[in-house]
Amino acid sequence: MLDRRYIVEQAEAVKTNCQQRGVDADVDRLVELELRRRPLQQQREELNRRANEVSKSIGKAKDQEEREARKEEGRQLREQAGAVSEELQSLETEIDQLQRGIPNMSHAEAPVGDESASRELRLGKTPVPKFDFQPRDHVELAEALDILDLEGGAHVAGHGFYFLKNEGVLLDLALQRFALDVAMEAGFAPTVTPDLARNETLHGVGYIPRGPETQIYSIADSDLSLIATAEITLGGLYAGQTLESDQLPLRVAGISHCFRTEAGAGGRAARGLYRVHQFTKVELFAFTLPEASDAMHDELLSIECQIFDALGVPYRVIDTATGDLGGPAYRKFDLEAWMPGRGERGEYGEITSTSNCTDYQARRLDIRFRTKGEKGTKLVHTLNGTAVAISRALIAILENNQQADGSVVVPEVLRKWVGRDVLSPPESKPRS
RNA sequence: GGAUGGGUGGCCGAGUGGUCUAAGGCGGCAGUCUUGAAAACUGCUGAGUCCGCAAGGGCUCCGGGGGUUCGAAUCCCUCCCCAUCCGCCA
Repeated sequence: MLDRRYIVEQAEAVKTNCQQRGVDADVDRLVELELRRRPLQQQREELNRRANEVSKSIGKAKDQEEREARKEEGRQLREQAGAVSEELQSLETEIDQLQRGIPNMSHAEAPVGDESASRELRLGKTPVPKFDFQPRDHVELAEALDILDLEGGAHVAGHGFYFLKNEGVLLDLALQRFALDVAMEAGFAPTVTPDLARNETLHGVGYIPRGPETQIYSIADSDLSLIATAEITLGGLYAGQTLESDQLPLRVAGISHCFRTEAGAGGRAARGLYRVHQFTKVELFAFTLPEASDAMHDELLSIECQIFDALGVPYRVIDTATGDLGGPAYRKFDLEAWMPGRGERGEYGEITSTSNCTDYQARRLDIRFRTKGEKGTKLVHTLNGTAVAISRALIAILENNQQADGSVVVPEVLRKWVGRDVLSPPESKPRS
């Protein structure tokens, strides 16, 4: 969330920002409540101060009579302080709710407007393939290759679940391993994170575990939820901590399963692996000094580009428009891969996303840093980015690397783990 | 899952109702001594937040939340976490 003082002092800028992001937030109301809250807080502190004084004097009281009189005085002061506290508490609750609804400020260069204003920054190294045949979509390809079983997934868990089979599994593991190698090379510490987290942690990172719009599966009779991304566990891991400035930047790569209800995705629910309830993802996460987050954001983006250039996937880089930014993001770059089987004649589809959340997440998670020789602490900046989300990467690889006979060329960097250069439909496989 | 013992500042650790303004140690910073360093000695050394131009002062914080009391690190309830033992188990 944003700093409360900042909201009060820069109310106009905050309002403009909300407008540009298409967020309906009552900034005026928040400012009004906050300005009402402050004097009350001072009032309570003054009452506490006097009560503390009285309490201390009781220990030193001369006689029983004086003791009793001071006790009564203390009782009354505490009672008054209690009453002020209650008023304060109800204001606090409302302010907090309003504050949570206000998105992060936006980067000066982020394009302003709705989704259509998003700007294409550049293209990846791999050109969009030209086929002299009618390209198939990934569902058709994968089922013919016998590497994906959507029906099986639906059979045991419902629509949106799937089995990966045979080389599909090898591709999955190869993608994880390849992305992890690139991340480690760039200094990211590899982790496998829990796939569940406390609801408190979800809130800290900015996810809402329950409610009609939620993307989150929650576990009945517990305060746990299935995570939608390792961003949740990686951010939560450092919640409440104060890091040393010379530890920063801190780079962590987390492998996890990701679970999404896709509630409200309704009609947009795409075919095959595009919008699924569970997938595996290697996520990059970084904690930086405030002045270093823009550079780290570029670094995350360049790692994503490096990965998909190496995989031979054609993509474009999108500088996401303000209206399409998630609440915590200050700026967001997406990689959209060319998917020849998507839509009528192929379409771009999002495969990675990297956000600079500045201090917005850190404030709620209370992740700070201290600099040697300086007093006090400051909030770190947090950033996240997709190294590889397996299901969508599979779509891009299968559809771009397909050949006329329905076979698929395995990206060179994955071959050592997949164990073959080309995947062919079983019918045309030579019998062994 | 059951039993027991724990959770205190950057770290270790004392503290079982009132100078806790949290002992002591380690670490860190500054100084003295020294050609320099080390050692020794001396002093300083938490965070958040509010008021204030500042100097300074207040409030809150001893795992989280709630309670008892004029007063809680200390007593009570509850949750979380850690350790050990038992049970179960890949």
